[in-house]
Amino acid sequence: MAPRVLRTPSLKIGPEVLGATLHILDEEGPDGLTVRAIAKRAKVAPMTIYNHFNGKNGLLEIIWTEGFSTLQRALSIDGGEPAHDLFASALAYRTFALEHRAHYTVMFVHHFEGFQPSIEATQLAVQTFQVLVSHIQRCQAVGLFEGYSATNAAQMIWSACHGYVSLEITSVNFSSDFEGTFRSLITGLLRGLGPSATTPV
Amino acid sequence: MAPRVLRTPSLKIGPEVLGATLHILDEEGPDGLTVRAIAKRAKVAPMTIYNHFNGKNGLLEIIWTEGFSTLQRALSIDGGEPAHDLFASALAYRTFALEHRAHYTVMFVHHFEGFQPSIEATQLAVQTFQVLVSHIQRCQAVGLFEGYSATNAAQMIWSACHGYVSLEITSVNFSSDFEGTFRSLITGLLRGLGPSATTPV
DNA sequence: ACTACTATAGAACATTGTTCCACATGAATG
DNA sequence: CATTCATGTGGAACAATGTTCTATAGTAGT
Repeated sequence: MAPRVLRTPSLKIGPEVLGATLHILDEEGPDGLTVRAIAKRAKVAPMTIYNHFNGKNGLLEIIWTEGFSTLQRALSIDGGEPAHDLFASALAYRTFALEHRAHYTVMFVHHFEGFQPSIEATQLAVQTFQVLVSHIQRCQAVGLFEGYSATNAAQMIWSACHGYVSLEITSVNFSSDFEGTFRSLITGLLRGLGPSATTPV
Repeated sequence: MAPRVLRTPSLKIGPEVLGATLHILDEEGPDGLTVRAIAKRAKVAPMTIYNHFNGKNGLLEIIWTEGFSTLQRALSIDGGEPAHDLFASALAYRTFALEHRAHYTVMFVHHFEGFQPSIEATQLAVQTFQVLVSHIQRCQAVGLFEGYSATNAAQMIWSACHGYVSLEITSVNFSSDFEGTFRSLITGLLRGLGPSATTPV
């Protein structure tokens, strides 16, 4: 006698599948992320991933979008002193990466074959970068980062954050104190880009 | 009548296959790098790649090793003033990446499924990092970078270089002047890490 | 209770890395 | 020069991948 086959209620499918995707990314890394593995983990038929999402790429796009939304919120710090907010944003960038490894992997670390974020998703990423630019502009309004275009300065700071964090997240960090060295990096860079004696934070 | 099948002379196979691999990486990116594509381009049977190298991973390992050897040489600048040499090394890092995109991709940018460099290959990478550490130590001997461990300082500088270059190489650079912004980044960072008024280069 | 969705299993296809095979080529040996 | 032997060749074959199609059957709304 054929065993009774239960269907997963439609409303639960979305969270179930997304959760499985993130779990697999966290536990097995990008290589373990196959459609069949996701389906199995979510207790769902592989086809469902094509019905509900747009296949594997659809899932990745959702994670990308979720990730940039969260990151954008995390970077939008407006507590008071511009230089302090900028520094806090840099720390928040690293915190986001460590707390959302799966998202960060999809957004920045791993290239998934055949996955290209849509135009809207790409614009969301650009918006996130603009948050950094705004921080710089607020700093410039109080005399910091003179002589640099805000975009160029933002690119520098982002490069430092991204470089450090992506090396840390892929276990290529020889430093003795991961967080301390990151703070030193950001502090040093901000000091070096600012006027002679500026010491943010 | 069967067409006469020509064999590639053994001695030419190595360079031919490696050249094809680099060409494909440059022109089609990592996704286009399939064993069959390499074989076709090198006018060689797919099997040859398993006889001469250790399959696709063997090829990648050769490129990795070649890459780190070249990079290590490029970073080993010992012209005179320590701070100047360190700055020149940072510029050389970027130049290496731009001039050897395929190598840099294998070394730092793209994760190839199933490829893990051997222990010796990994040690070569560590050696390369040590070149940076040596630069820092020479700088510290003349009073720069006080208060930082050489390893931590090297990690910071490498992070900045890697972050900027990997973003540039993947076309995620909003800066108006790619080289100029990179120079600003390094100059700024070195200034910020050094004593108050140090201006390398 | 009946009908319209839609989730399911399973087969199927192309592409991937990889292995196995029989055969033919080219270089070294006698 | 003739023979031998290592090795490059083409082709089939395997498992795993993303993806599509089909017929079936469970679920939800009327």
